[in-house]
Amino acid sequence: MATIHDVAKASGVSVTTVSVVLNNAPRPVNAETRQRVLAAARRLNYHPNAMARGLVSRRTHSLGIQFSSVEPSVVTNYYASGILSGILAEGAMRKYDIHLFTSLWENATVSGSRIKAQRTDGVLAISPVIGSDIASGLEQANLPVVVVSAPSGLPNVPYVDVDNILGARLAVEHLLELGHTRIAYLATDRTMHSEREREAGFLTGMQEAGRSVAPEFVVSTSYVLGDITQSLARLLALPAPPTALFVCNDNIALSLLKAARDLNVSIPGTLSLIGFDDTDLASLSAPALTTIRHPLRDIGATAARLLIERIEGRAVPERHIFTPELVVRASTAPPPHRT
Amino acid sequence: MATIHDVAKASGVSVTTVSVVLNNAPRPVNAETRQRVLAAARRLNYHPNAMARGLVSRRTHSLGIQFSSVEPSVVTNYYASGILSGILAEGAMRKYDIHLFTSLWENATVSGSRIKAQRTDGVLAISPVIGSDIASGLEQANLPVVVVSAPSGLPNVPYVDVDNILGARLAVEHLLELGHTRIAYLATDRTMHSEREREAGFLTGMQEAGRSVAPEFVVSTSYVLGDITQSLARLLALPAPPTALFVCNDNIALSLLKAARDLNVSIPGTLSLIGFDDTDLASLSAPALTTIRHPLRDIGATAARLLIERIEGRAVPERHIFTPELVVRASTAPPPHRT
DNA sequence: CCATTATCGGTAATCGCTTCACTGATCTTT
DNA sequence: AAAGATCAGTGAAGCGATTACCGATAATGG
Repeated sequence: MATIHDVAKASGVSVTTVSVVLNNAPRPVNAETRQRVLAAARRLNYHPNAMARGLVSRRTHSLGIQFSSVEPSVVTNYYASGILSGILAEGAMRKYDIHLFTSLWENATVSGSRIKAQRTDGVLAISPVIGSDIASGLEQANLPVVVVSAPSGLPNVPYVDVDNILGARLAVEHLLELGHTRIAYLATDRTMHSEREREAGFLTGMQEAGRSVAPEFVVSTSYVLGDITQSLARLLALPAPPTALFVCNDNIALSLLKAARDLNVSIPGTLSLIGFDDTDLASLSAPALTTIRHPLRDIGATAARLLIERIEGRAVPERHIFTPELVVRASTAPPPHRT
Repeated sequence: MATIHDVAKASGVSVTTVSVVLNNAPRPVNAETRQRVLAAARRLNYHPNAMARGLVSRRTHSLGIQFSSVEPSVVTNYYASGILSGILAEGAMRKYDIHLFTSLWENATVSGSRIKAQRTDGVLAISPVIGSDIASGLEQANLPVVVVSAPSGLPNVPYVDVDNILGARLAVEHLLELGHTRIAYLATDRTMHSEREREAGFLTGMQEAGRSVAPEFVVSTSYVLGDITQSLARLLALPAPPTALFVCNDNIALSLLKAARDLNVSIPGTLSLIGFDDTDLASLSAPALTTIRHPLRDIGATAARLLIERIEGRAVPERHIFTPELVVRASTAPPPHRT
């Protein structure tokens, strides 16, 4: 592998000049010299060593991604996929690479080391669980940080998210407008900030409309189809079963569609169903899923952009909250007539 | 940020000793000295600088990922998700981070530089398009490379894939066994190696069973629902329409399910449908999709493992080909009776 | 009792690059 | 014509680690 010294020797100048030419440093260089250096670099197939460069310039041109402490499989679900896709697109545009820390975040002392090794210019904390010290842990390392899908809790750490509360209210409003009164909510992993907000949005939405929610109408389930089927069966076995169901995310809503088929429950005939996220597959299911749009790619791209702005020393807003949108498809309808 | 010198000073030893202690180097160190060093490192919140370490040791403990030159969105579809998930899991286990090169591969001269910057210990080339010089381009940089989802074309570059030809034949056999004779194939992007193999597998499978395939029974479509619907409509408008359809991947098959509903075509009543990949959603669709299992996570994990083995100087097999499996669900059935 | 060896530790070179401080020319300006 | 300015380029000091090489002491054996 050729080094900068080889290029200097080959073009008859000092390493300083080579460095200046290759980095387009703001400093006069004779046009002919420049060409000689460039030619030599090409001829020797020279590529500056990223480690050496990073060591002295303290810049790596790469963005770290730290996932939260949830199972690794969740890392590559549709959620993480969407976020990552946006980050990659933005990174490509601004010439930053993406560095994924494979170990999950535990706490600042244990997990800090890899990040503090200065391997990246900044870190994106993806959907930290509630109570995580990731934002403060990274901030104390004096590294620019942007949090995705949760408030950072720190004034100088920006975060990007969708307005989950508003989204949940849009869902509730839609169901109320259709004439539903007995509306249930299906939750899952409550360690996620977004899910808590959605549940809260559902509850306050109902409350503001003057509707009370029976405690047995708020149930929690896992991602396993069997559990989902059971939750549905239990809800429908209630003396006064719900006529509509708001599910915390599309993944579970899609599974619930399957569960409903298995239980011979007609959707939206006997039960209206609304999800959250607007996954690619929401439009392909049978019936197509009514849901709330969650702009994952935009969120990822914005987070990356804010992080890069911070890295490059520009001021950035404290947060960027996207507005969700109701997407009406075929899984919601007016409630069935009383029998 | 504390450096190794600070730790040395704080514990009253030389930097050598600090380095030896921290790296558990094979060299005797007094137990008490060791403790002093460790304590000082902890107290100063010291973390070795990855750049400095990488510069001298020529090891970064990270795996590069180079995507092929397809649209970035494809980078984070279910395919890339699955592969990435496996890579991450393996990386986590073996303490390697993952570095995503955001720029897509163009050719060895243009795209080589980022990789040759020695930022990673090796590179995984994900699904290079046919004719890509990525394997040779990386190999010439003298970096360990493993190719995913395509043959590397180079004897010393291992690759990992599923047996697409066998998979396609399993699909054909299944349909033939059900009694179908008029079987069509729906292809898409033919620049991908896997899709070419699947098409070839379909064709030879049919041929070996003594069935001829009419040219209009092999059609190509895009990922856009409209195009898929049109392709389906055209196939069914044929004088002797197919009774079964083998689709090159589940994504398109799932869209096709939707298209069939829109066109009022019963699946599997009038048309049997079989996909390829066994996406998470294949089991949730209505009807549940019969398909061929493509072990993406295993492929990703194996590719990462092979790369790490190579990096660490161990011998690895030239390739690792996974065997696909037929997963029978509800989208295939015997052909309808003649009318 | 001296040579040998095991143990414990230090000095300094090195990795490949950026950048500060500086030197000569050549060109303006008063 | 002397004094700045500007232009083009060099030398050397790091950046923060690893590691080859060497030194000193204590234990061991013939």
